Amino acid sequence: MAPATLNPTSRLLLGMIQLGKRSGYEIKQLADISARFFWNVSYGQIYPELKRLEEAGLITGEDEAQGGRARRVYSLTSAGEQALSGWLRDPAALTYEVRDEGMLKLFFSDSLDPAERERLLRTMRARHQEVVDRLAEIEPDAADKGSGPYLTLRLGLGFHRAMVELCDELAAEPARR
Amino acid sequence: MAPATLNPTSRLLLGMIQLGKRSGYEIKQLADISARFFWNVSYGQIYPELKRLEEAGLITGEDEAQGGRARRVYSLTSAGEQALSGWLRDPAALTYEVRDEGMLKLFFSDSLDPAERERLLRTMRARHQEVVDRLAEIEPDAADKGSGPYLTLRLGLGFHRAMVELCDELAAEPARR
DNA sequence: CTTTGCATGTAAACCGTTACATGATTTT
DNA sequence: AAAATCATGTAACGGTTTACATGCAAAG
Repeated sequence: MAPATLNPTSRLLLGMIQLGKRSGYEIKQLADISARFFWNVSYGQIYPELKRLEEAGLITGEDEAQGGRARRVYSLTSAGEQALSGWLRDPAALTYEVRDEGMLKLFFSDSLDPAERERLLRTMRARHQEVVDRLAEIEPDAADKGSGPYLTLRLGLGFHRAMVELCDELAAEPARR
Repeated sequence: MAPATLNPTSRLLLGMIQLGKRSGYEIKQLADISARFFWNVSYGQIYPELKRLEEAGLITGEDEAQGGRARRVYSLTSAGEQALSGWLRDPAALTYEVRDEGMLKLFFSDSLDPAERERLLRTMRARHQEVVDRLAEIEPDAADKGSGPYLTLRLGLGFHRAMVELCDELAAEPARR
């Protein structure tokens, strides 16, 4: 059986499951607090993809209902471990996609007056500051969760702090010709 | 006629056309050199979307064939100008999406050995350095193209330089427990 | 004369969000 | 008793990439 190509979401799923048995719900929670700033997922992808991964033999699910509340937790099969490991070690180019509407507006901002442009820069600044605040909040716990999560947190914090500074810098400069 | 909601791609298209009459091909070139690091587009979106925008009355196209080579350039109608201006001034939350496979791998890198993790950090560093090099190359011309493009270039340069530094910093740190 | 660049377009496949639907348990 | 949280799922829609298809013009 040829190893099914992992789509982007399934890589996140396999990784999250490797971090410990997980339900779709838990994966979503964990992704939202610690990975959302570089990778987003929605339930609409998670549940169908978990099914597909199980059918493909990369994960196995166990029903673990608590009382009348349904709950299904997954763990990696050895094929799943292999698939994850193969992806992690794959030297192929890393995809990198950004869609930043603030930057797009700034790019076209020559038709705005200076005050409107400054407002835009302040909005962008605020958004990055929010991420900084959220990440700074979870930083104390992050060290326990393994160095991978900790490294990404450090990068995220550094990046968004740099953006905050840059926005301040540009907003402070006098209007350019 | 209710103003048709602009989808993400059409906003880029309208903005690019405002910068001067443009063909689909030119828009793609300009986007690739100056906006790709915060917004990507493909021909598969550009040509169909230009048609839709023309049908919606936001742009008008003129055939401007050169010899036997087809070419169609577009300009904004007043409805198009209004739509663009409305979006630029719209205070609604700015969408911001990132999908960074390097960060995702780093997040799950606890199952890699230190050398493999370092290699990953170096790969990420190289990718950001490439963007810095490309942007630094076009910086001299950028000032002429309006302050919008110049501001985004400054932000991009600052951001990717910060990421290069951060990758160096983290790679230099001794392996964490 | 062959490769690179200019120029436009379509179709299929894939990916992803959003809105909807349902119901149990825990907290206030 | 109500609200928040746990928990799973589907359907419709929309957006995007990729691969394909075509042909002219300029440069090497």
